[in-house]
Amino acid sequence: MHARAKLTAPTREERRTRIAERVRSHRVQNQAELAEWLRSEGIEVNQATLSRDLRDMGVLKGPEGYELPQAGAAPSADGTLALYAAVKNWLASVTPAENLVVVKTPVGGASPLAVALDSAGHADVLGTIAGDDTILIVTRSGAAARALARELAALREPRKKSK
Amino acid sequence: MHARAKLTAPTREERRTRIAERVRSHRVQNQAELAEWLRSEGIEVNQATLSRDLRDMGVLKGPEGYELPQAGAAPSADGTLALYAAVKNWLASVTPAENLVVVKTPVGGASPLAVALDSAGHADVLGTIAGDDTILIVTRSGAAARALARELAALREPRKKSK
DNA sequence: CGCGTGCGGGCAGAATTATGCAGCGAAGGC
DNA sequence: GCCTTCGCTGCATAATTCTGCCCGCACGCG
Repeated sequence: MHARAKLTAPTREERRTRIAERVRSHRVQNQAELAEWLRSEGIEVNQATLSRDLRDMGVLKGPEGYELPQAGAAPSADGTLALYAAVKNWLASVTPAENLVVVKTPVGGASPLAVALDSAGHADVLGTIAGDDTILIVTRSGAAARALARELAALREPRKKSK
Repeated sequence: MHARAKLTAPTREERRTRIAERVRSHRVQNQAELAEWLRSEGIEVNQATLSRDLRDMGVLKGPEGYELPQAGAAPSADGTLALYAAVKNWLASVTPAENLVVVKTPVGGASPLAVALDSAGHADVLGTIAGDDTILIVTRSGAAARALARELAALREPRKKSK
């Protein structure tokens, strides 16, 4: 839980965000095709990395090509891992307020973290809204908001837990 | 093209039905695994055939293994109600929370849907805030939020109850 | 009947995706 | 500071999936 980069050029989460956008709006048949597009966007990655990105993002592949998982359909599993990574990478502070949780991140980190937050499919998280450096998480109740805030803060703590 | 699919006896459709059942209830990681199970069920097929079956069935593959397609790839849109079209195209889920309604959409779908929601001029909708994949609709009351949520959900599924 | 057409499915090789391993740079501990 | 730990990514290669080609069966026709 140390590690992570700051802005080593195109960051991982940034890259994944791009991938998500691309997959959502275009028909992507394979990783080579995706790699080619990313390259034209100034992001160079090899197929191995894409394979890992796609797996971590929980992206599905069907006859039509890649497909993003239904928002709110496929909970946890790998989404949890992605969230863990995103929290470590971007979370600056987290504060509960009524049934909301205000999360601060470095500028530019809000979107990627929000995506991970959504992917995690946490039951108490009804939805998120990301700005440039702030995320507003809407939960079912004030109690849920406080619990989630503690949870996220804990996730950032260096503590080896089996997973 | 006259001869229509005959029935090569106890196969194809039945095999595919079995495959669907298996995929729905078990975690199937690859085709070899599926072939092995089918064999134990008395159905012998090679991997190539499974590849074709899965493709034709529209089965998706993700980090968790194979997955049946969600019954809901509404293609159409219609020119009458912009909101109806927007909902069909972008709405992923909708949940009321206090006097708010949290609407989830695929990444990038929030804005267009929010615009449609505003245009609809619903009396209970005080305003909307759209992020990348979430819209926060503010309503006058919790009751109004719940009613709106039901309304939107219904709009998405006029009458379908599949899977 | 013998022939042409179409579908399903096997085989083997091509194409695509997944993964073990190693190197690099960053963050902490001392 | 110097060393250790840890995450991220490329490379090479294994694993998995897709496809072209071909055969065999059933059917409808001449």
